[in-house]
Order: sequence, then C-alpha cells, then structure tokens
Amino acid sequence: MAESTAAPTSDFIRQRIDSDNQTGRFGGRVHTRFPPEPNGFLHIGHAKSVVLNFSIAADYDGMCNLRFDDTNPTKEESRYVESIIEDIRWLGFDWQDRLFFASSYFDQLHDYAVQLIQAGKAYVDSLSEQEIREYRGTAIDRQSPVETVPGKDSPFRNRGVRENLDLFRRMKEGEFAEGEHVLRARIDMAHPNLNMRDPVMYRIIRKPHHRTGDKWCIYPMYDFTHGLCDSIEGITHSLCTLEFENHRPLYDWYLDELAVYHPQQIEFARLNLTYTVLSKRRLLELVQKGLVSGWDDPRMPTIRGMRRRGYTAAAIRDFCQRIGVAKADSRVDIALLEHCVRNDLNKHSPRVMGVLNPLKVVIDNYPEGQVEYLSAINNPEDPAAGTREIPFSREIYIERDDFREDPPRKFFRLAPGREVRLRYAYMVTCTGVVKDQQGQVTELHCRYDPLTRGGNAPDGRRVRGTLHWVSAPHACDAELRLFDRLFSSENPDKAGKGASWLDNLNPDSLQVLRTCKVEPGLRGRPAGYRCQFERIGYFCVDPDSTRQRPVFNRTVALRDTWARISRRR
RNA sequence: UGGGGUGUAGACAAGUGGUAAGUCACCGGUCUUUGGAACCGGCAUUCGUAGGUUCGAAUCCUACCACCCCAGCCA
Repeated sequence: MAESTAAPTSDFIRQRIDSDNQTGRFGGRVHTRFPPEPNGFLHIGHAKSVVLNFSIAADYDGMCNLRFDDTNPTKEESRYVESIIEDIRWLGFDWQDRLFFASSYFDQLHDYAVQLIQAGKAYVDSLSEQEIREYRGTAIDRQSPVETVPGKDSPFRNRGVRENLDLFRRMKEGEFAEGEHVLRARIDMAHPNLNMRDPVMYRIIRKPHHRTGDKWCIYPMYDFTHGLCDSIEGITHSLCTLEFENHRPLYDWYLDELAVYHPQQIEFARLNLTYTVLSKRRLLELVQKGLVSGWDDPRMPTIRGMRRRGYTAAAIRDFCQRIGVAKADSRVDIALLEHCVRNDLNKHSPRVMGVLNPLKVVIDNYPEGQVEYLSAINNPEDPAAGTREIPFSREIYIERDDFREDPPRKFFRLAPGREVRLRYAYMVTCTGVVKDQQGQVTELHCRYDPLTRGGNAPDGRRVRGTLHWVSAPHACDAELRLFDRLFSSENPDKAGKGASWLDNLNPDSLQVLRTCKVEPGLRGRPAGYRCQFERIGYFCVDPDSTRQRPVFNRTVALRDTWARISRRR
C-alpha cells in the first residue's frame, strides 16, 4: 500500500506518538482503532480516519482494530456493519481477527458501572428527560445573548449506594419503562464543561439490539462506552475528531475513577470538501428526498458512490495522505481529489475511443465496403498494456464539437478545407458539409490521404489536430452519464437568508447521453471496468449496463486546455 | 458573560529562535498521433492584528480580533 506519491511529512499526531515512544509511555506499542457507529454508510470523510488509523499502525509496526460502537439499538442495523466492513476492505485495509463490537463488552461495562455506584461515583436519577435538561443549566447561547447559568443538583443525587445498586439492578431487569430512570455519573453540576455536569451513563431502551438481541434493556451512552472500550482493547492512541475534544475530560474521568489502563486520545479536524456535504444527516436527506438515486449514486461522496463512479481505492488513499492531518477547520478543494484519481487512472486505464455526440463523416474516396483493422496503443503510459486492432471504414462518427464551420482562432480541429488526423488512422480533409432545413450540420464529407495510414504523412507535413472516431457500421451503442459537482456552491451549508442548503444543489449535476458510439471491443465489459475515452475522460462501466448497450459513468474528465481557452475569450 | 479549540498564499499544509518546505489550483513555456500525460519556470519581503523580549521572532511574552465546537436519555 505504498503507492502514495505524497511526501511523507510528519504531522502532529505522529510527533506525539514519537514522543510517547521516546519516553516509553506505552512500551513502544502503537495500537489504533477505527470506531464507526453502524448507522449509515461510509463516506470520504470516514476514509480520512480509516487511512489515518490504519496507516499510522502500519508505519509504527503496530495494529489497528475495527470496532463498531453500537450502543444505540434504535439507530443501528447489521446491514450497516456489513457495508462498512465491505467498504473498508475495498479501501484496502485489514484488521486480521480484530473485529470488535462495543456490545461485546456490555457485561464488562455493566460491571464498571456497578463499581462506580459502589464508590459513590454514580447514581440513579429519576428526573424526567425535560427536568434533567433544565437542571443542567446553560453554557452559552447560540443566537441571542443569554447568561451562563450553572446546573443544580438533582434531588436524587444523594441516594445511598444500596438504593442505587437496587434501582440499577431493577433497571437492568426491565422493571421500569423507558425514561423512568437513568444512571448518571456523580461529578459536578457546576462544572464549566457541560459534559461534566453529571452525564448520563445508562438509559433504558426497550428495543432489541442487532447483536445482543433482547439480552439488555439498558444501554450505555457513547461517552461512558467509548473510552473504556479503547481501554479494554489496549489502544494506545485514540484518534478522533475535534468535536470530541470537549469530551476527553469525561473519558479521562471514567478511566481514572476506575483505575484502568488509560489510552491517549488525540483529536484532529474532520474532512470538509468543496462543493459537497459530508454529514450523515444531510446525505440521508438527499437519499430520502430522492435528490440522488441512492447511497451509491455516483455523485455521492460515499465510498459506494465513489466506487460506482469509478474512483479507485488507491486514489482515495493517496488523497487522504495528501490532505494531511491537523487541527485547523478546513475545506479541501475537490480539485485535489480529482487530481488524485486522474493521476492513478492515467497510469492504469486502457485507452479507447468513444464519441459522445456523434456526427457522421463519409470519406468519399475510401472504397465502399472496405474494412481495415488499425493498430492502437492501449496505454501510452504503460507499454506492457500492448496494442489492439480497431476497425476503420468509409463511414465513421466523430465528435460534433470537433467540427466548426467557422472555426475560431486557435481551433485546431476540423473545418471546411482543413486537414486533421484521425487517431491511429488517416489524415482527412473536410470537403463538404450537409445540413438539414434548420441549418443544423447532419453529415460531413471528407477525403483521406491513403499514404497517411497510421497517422503520419510520408512528406513530413504536420497537422495540429488529432480526432477520436468510431467506425459507423462497427460502433457499439452506449449510454454515457456525465457527472458534475452535486452543489454549485463551494460550501453548500452556507445558504443565504431564508435559503436552505438544498437550494445550493446543482441542477445540472447529471447529464445522460443516450446516443453515444463507442469502440466495438467495449461490448460486454463487466460492471466496474475502467477505461479512458481518449480526449474525453475516465469512465467506468455501470451495473445498469446490458451486453448490447453498456452504460458508462464518467469518473472525471480529462484536463481540457481548449475548454479553458474558449471559456476565457 | 462560561468552557474547549484554531488562525501560515486562492485551497490544503510543513515549519518547534537562525532568516517561509511540499502539494492542488492558477499563469507562462518545452514536447506531443489524446489541446491528455511528462518536463521547465512563475506564484507569501511575510505568517490574524498591535505591542514587547532578542543580534535575530511564524516560532517566546502581553493584549486584542476572527472563526469552530459544547446545554441528546445521539455518536
């Protein structure tokens, strides 16, 4: 997995690990983990964390666990654990036999809770949900200035150990309804950090769990669970995102009160990308409102969506290495992601020819009924990829954009009287233009130079333009789906007054071309097959394909200097 | 008016008292049977702002400013 071209610069996390290794804090051990909640599909933001955790483990000759933090049965499903496992494997990572679940530790966690009760550090509270919120006090306000008010103690805060133990046992045994009681840590209701104002440790949820079934009706809260699971697994460095920084004192409190092994949590900034959204809630909304075709819509920043679109795991890994790790809130330009796929695909994708918007060309002086097979290079970046034979005949299709009746300056393609090269074939000169009643060009007539077979002229004359083409009688019909950024705004979350983030959706993010013509060799390629249509972009066969009519997703367009020149004028 | 964080180019991001790496983007050029790729060159006299310490400050000190996170029985 050492395909990254990014310079192996250090980051603040590795520096802290280095220093821990120097002081021998963890005996030189490095053990990380990727801890998803199985309540949704993985996206590129998760990939950043996956790559970080697994590659740090690899760099330090350590290990990385996969652990599902499944503490809330109302939101979690086993289909999500399956899809997450599949996506991480596809990304190229392996956790050997270290697949764990927080739910496997429920007994241990319950024992820890009992210990805290016995030590007078936890109590059963019987306030209502609403009351607990009110008693917690406030920190700041979000919109209008409101005074900071400290929390106040629950009237149940001083219940005796014996009563707490009994109540907690009865909670566990199902004697109470949801919401009747919770178990809380006994810390400090006036603490400036809200997370320390007697946080809930256990709540009653009468719902079967995807792994433990109906064994439990009380479930531990994430804050109580997470740090202790890391402790149980012997994790040395618990890497997580910035929003959990406020929670670290609480994790530390549990660990210290219980006097158990203490991992070091280190927080880093989550990934933001331009022109897309990266929150489970928003992605879910796109799916539920039918604004995309599903979690694997090729426009989605999900791993499944990107995979269907044709992204390679290597490109995603490379991207994750290049963006670095830091604590500053930032938004990475999606152009960097696109650069990473192009970079990988350029080296590995076979070249083929395909015409998006076909314009028929008749080569008047080419013998009728004749067919020649011409040799084409499969990948100029990789000689080992060899060559293939493609059919050429009197009637071909070229790209409509490659002809201009009245060519602008610097337009090197076909125009009346102009000569261009047909890639790997012949040089042709445009001799006639056929139009319909609306004046729309329907067909071109050309003459070819038989001496230029393969594309070179014996007299040494040169042409500026080389066009891709497909032999008309041999062409394979295809559908091409072109994707553009899902949102037209760099930061879709930032909507104007009275507008919603959905108003920033790009109405033209999907363009379907149904009348494309591609090389006959492309018939019957399996879904997932990747290739480059020369001069157009990188494509990937979609599962919607049929044998006779393949469907291609455009992964990313080629850099297009001409588009830039013509846009500028 | 609390607590926790973060400010280095258009975007990421190194830099840890000795004179601003690298990458993407962008702009020139070379080469080219993909207007692709490759290659060469340009792109921060200055590091949120203002003071201070020092022979020397992005790095140390002080004050200020801006932005992000926190009031789930979510994770």
